[in-house]
Amino acid sequence: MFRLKNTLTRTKEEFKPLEDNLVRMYACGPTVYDYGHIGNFRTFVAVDILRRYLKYLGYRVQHVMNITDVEDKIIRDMKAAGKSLREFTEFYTQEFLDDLDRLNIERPEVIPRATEHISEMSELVERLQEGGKTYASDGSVYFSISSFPQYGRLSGLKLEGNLAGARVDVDEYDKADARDFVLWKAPKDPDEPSWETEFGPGRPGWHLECSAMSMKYLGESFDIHCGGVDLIFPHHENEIAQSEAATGKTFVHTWFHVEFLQVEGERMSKSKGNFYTVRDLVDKGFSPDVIRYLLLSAPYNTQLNFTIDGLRGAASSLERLRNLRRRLAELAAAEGSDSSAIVAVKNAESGFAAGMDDDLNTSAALAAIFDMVRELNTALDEGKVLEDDRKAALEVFKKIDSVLGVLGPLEKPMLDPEIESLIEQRNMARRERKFARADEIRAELLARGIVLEDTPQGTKWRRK
RNA sequence: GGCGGCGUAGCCAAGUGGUAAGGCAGAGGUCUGCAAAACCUUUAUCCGUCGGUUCGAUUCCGACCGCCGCCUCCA
Repeated sequence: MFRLKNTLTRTKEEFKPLEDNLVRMYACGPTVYDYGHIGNFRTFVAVDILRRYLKYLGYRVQHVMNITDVEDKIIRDMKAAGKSLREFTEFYTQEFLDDLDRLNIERPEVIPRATEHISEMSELVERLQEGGKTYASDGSVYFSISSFPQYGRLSGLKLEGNLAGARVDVDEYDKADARDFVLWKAPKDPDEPSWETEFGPGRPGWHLECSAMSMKYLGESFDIHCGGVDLIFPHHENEIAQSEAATGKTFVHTWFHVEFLQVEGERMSKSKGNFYTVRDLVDKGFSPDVIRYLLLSAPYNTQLNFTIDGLRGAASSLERLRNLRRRLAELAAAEGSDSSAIVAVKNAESGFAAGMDDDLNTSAALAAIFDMVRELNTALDEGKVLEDDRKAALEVFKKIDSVLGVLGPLEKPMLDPEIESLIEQRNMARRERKFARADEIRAELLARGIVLEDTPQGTKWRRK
């Protein structure tokens, strides 16, 4: 039984899709005005784990993630860059999608852009207008919180007294109530990107696009809405208000929020110099697999401390998993099965699922896998892994990696005549007990990133 | 000020009302010509501090200390 924490109820609930076997989920995507950073990708990796585990469980998944390609910071930076909106956002959109690919994050089924859904958004505003949930001021359209009594349920914030206080209205727009939020923004400058609508020229407020696009692609009620914890308020609170005020239906069943990460024990920020993009880390020599492993190694709902040491550790952990997988793949096993091996494999599979079933507890799931790693390595040392065990173990690796997505394809035994020849020379030297020469060859290969292992089955090599 | 979360070995971290998973790093060992890989042993008499409830608490309650987040754009 898959249990998932729902921010709305603050409890782990048994997950059941609204519609038989289909899970409809939405994830708040990036605002494309800069490269994504490692904190962003923690969220997207977590959402990816969720979607992959749903598929592991046999559900069909319809997953939508928006691209916010019109917004205040975008306008600010595109002007500074002297580029058109489209030109500016297309660049960072592409970079974002590339990072997704590098981190082996599956592409959502639909990746809609805000600027391509202006009509859906204006229709939603009209619907709210007809219901008397809005008011206009200075050419902008606002949502009236007083028309939605349930406001604040998701975040648990009591806004009545609070927001009326000091920190109100950073916005230059006039609002009737400090808690109200803008649906449609009138242009401040004539050269701002703007679209014509029934209620005048302007651009969408931030919250509007997610409501309009999620409902377009997933329906007025859907299963899971994902995002970072910082989006709980006000973004998701406002999405609920405008969506439910328009439809009268429950907008989302389960709200899934991913915790922030820290970097080297501190909040990540550009001023602290601990602000990493994926490309930064790749430049430091860490592969995207390793980054992904570290990001998913702690449960999504805890504040993970992301460190460079942690990346090194993640690299070692990952190598250990791959070593076992390769060892199994290369094994020429006798027919049959050995009980200790097969029990280890079965326990890993059930332990993995048990961990994941418990609100995607990846730490517990990984622990189950590492138990198997130890047991199978021992069994291999003792020659107790037979053909059926070998196949079952490789199958389990494949299954868990369909969720974790860190192991990559099984590397084929590589053939390289030059390396083979050097290994043969080294083995000849070893037979003649000319170890100095043998070690020289080994060091030479290591310098080229080739690691040698002398095993009872002969000398094996792999790339480091 | 309001609300929420966290504090477990050198590091990352799971977890439970009955006495501490897993990973990384370190040390010792087995194997090896030496390595590598792998395995074994070892590293928290104790889970921020102080009280309380309980036969028993790291796990529940309270206070305190420290850290983080939200309350404003933010993954």
